[in-house]
Amino acid sequence: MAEASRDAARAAAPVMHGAVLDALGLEITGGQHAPGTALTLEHLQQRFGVSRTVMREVMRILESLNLVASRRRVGLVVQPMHRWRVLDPRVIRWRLDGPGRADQLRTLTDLRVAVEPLAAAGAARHATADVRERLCTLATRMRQLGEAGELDAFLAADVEFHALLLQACLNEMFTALTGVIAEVLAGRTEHGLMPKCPRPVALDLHDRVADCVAAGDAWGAETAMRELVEEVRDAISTTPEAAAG
Amino acid sequence: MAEASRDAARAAAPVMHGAVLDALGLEITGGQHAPGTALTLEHLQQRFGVSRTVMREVMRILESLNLVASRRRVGLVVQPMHRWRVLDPRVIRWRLDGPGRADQLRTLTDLRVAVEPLAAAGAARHATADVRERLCTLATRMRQLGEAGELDAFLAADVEFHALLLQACLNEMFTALTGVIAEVLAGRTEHGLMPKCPRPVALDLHDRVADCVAAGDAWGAETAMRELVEEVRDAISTTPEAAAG
DNA sequence: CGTCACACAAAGGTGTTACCTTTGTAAATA
DNA sequence: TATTTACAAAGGTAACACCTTTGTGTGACG
Repeated sequence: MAEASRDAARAAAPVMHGAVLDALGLEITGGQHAPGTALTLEHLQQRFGVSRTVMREVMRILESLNLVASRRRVGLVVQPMHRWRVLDPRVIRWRLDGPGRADQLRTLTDLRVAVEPLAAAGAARHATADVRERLCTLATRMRQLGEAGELDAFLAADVEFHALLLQACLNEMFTALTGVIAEVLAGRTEHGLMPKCPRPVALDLHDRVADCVAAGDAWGAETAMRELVEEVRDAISTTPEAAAG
Repeated sequence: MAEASRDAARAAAPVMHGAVLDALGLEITGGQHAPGTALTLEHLQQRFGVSRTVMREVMRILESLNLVASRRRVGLVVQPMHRWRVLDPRVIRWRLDGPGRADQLRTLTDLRVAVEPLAAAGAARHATADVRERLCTLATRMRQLGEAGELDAFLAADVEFHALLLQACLNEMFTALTGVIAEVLAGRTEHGLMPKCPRPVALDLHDRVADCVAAGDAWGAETAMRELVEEVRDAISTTPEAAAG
């Protein structure tokens, strides 16, 4: 039964359950199943053309993300949004890929406003010489690329810049947000929430952050980063598309 | 074989895999298996006296937390710490229960410093009348309990206070940290990282936060909360036990 | 004799199936 | 309305066949 979809799944992912997991995760976070809805393993395993074992493993992961709760005699009950592990990278990716991406980008940007200034301060205190130098390099590179309008390369440099700070601050909780923030940066370019050409203010602020970190000026780095990221937040919240979401 | 441990596991948890998961999670986050070590399903299922299916489901969850990576012909390879999903509540709980709790408390407190001020600001903007009132009530209650030296009740009020702020700010990313922060608060009392009697400064600051939120003064709430949580951080980092960890 | 390449075999995760147990839920009954 | 009963669906076990990976052994070539 369902040979076609089985083969498709196998081809798509070396591990079959990965494909099923993504599909279901997208559906649930996308709101295609109202909270309280009960799915059954039986039904799902037929739908995806996989065995019970595979379906159960997928279910366990979904359960561990609090997207569903497994109840005997009932099935997998879709949980309300407020129970989801919204900080998990997979949940974030699914939500960024589904409807409500604008919303997701806003809440994540608020998280950035909270975290990145302190990460910058931490980096100013703890970063190695290599990192300090690299940050300055990246900042000037971003200016060049930004002014040249090379958005892709700009994005790459931007991601590296912020990732570097999150790793250099020596707090693993902050570092754990690296991937998330990378996706936010990528996501907002993709969805046209960025001006065609980065604002000069943003470029200046990246420079300031890099300089302060290089100089070991924690407070300066924190302040500059706060301005930077608040600028981003304001830019997003005044963009029509975001406002509409 | 291993009848005893099987029955123990069954008795402990209605779902058997929960017990196994906790045990293994504690071991790995506790550093009992060096990164790169390969465990095998075969071995583990014998050790815990569970079937292969159950062991595989546990493994999938561990894998989804990036505590292990499953490789054919090799087994479950324990991942280095920097790959772990350190923001996941379970990982946090395991690490708080294992060695390195002091470390964990410090990194989490830094996270609090980042997040809670903005949560307070958000609450000042968005909280309902009920919440504003409740916060004031809690603040005065904390003063009474703190001065009376009733640490348990104080802790409960403290947890509710901070949880309320994280929920009222209407950013689900912040709200998702509620449980984590509750455990941090509980953890630091348990591990003697708190003075016998809460400092008056802290009590004053809770009051100030509540008042500012009640008044809709976002900036005031943010500042007060920042002072509060920085005070906590400094208190922890100067405590001998924490410094030793 | 030493080294490199290729072939083969074993180990262990991946996926499937069948079957039994346990337990909520809901329907039927008193 | 309260209680029993039946059943559906998850929880758990067992036994397979299969596919990848990897280590090792053998042979060819230098």
